[in-house]
Amino acid sequence: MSRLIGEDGYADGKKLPSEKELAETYGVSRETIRKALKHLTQLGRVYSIRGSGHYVRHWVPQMESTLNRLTSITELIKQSQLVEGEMEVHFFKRVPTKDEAELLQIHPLDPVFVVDRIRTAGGEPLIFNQNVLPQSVVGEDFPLRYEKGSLLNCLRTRYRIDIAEAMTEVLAVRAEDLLPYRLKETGAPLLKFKQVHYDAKALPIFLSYDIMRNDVIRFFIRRVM
Amino acid sequence: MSRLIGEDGYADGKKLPSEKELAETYGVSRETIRKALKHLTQLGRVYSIRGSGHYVRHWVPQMESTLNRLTSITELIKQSQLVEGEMEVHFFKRVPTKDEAELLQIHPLDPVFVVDRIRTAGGEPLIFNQNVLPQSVVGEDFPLRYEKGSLLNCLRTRYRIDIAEAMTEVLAVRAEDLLPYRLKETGAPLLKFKQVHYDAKALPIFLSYDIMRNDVIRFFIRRVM
DNA sequence: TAGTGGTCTAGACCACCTC
DNA sequence: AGGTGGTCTAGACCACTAG
Repeated sequence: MSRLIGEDGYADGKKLPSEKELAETYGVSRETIRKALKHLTQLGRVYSIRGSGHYVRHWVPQMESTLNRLTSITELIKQSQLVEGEMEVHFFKRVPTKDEAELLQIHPLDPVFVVDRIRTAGGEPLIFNQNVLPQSVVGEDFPLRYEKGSLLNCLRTRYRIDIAEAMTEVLAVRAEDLLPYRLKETGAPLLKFKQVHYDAKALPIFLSYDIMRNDVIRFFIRRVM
Repeated sequence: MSRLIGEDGYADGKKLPSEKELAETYGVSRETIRKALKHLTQLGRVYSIRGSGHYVRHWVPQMESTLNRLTSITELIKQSQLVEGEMEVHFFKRVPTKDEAELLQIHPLDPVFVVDRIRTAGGEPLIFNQNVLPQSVVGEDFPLRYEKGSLLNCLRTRYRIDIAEAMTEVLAVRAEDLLPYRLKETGAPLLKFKQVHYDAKALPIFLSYDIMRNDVIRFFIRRVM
């Protein structure tokens, strides 16, 4: 297994045993250990110095939402031990905008389903979320097959579509962005995400807009050279 | 070399030769090819399907600023073929805030240097940038050693400090954020970044706040499962 | 100089896709 | 059934760090 290591005892900022030692300890080859260490490095939990060794990072903001990995809103809220909910769900069908048709790689006249909703945590409005799904992907009966909660779950269980990655644009909220009153009345600072979600074959599946309260959720990105 | 492949002929959405074939073509081992392919996958240029093959992604927004990698503002502006400049540079020394001392892992009474500046592209104000550097890192003579333009360059050439990564927080601009008039008068939508920069040993080197015009620069993140 | 991480190799086995 | 990617191995050489 390439995922043996979970930093059992080494929870401080200290030096790890050498790759050779680790390989012997876990009874695997050095290359396998190297893959595991590389994985931890990419997660930001470990760093290495050539000729010297591997070290556990002193501190990493693991909390909050790390944008490097794709996580659903549902998961995000559950992590913070709050009860997830939604209000004011709207449903309709329209033709995509030119921009949307391009991003979703569909014909400008192919209709799309739009789901508007306000997602809540502990009863508080948290995110205004809008999903745009091509009818060519989810079929005409999408309103019947759609279920509350995580859209990613719904796609996986009902359509056998696995979202593998997303291209996310981070945007400042503009005056012309239309906002539901329930979110506006909070007076909270807001951030907007525009995301195209892809499956394992790199085909665009759906588009989402999220306008999120930045007083409740914080967003981090780990950027490497 | 683990970086042989640059998609020579395969510029469309097509299937790549198998790992075995690639290995023979380039005269290297299969594991080496696999490392190169994994790298391309992580860059989002290629995806793989087990039992089937590797494929070139149809389209990737390589343009604009990809937040997955750490790039300096200087580079960003140069990429867009504009002339980089700066105006209203201010310099001062103060004690860090509690939050700053924590992030920089310094004593709350250790002074920090602060450099305020407005960075311009083609003469237009683009970014209000504030850097916070501990005196314990850059020394008392920092004002003398500091040079215009890229701080990352300055640190590398004058201090032999290489920034290896950053932890970036994306923030909505709040009413209480103080903004230079030159940026405010543009009326542009604004985004704020708060970044802690680390060296190869994962030690925090400096902190930066950037308030950027989101009508000119767009920000993307590739998020994987 | 000894020990470390970085890179590469040739070979093996398995699970999966495609035919 | 044959080809593919995913995983792992045992061994090698090099460049760098540290004492």
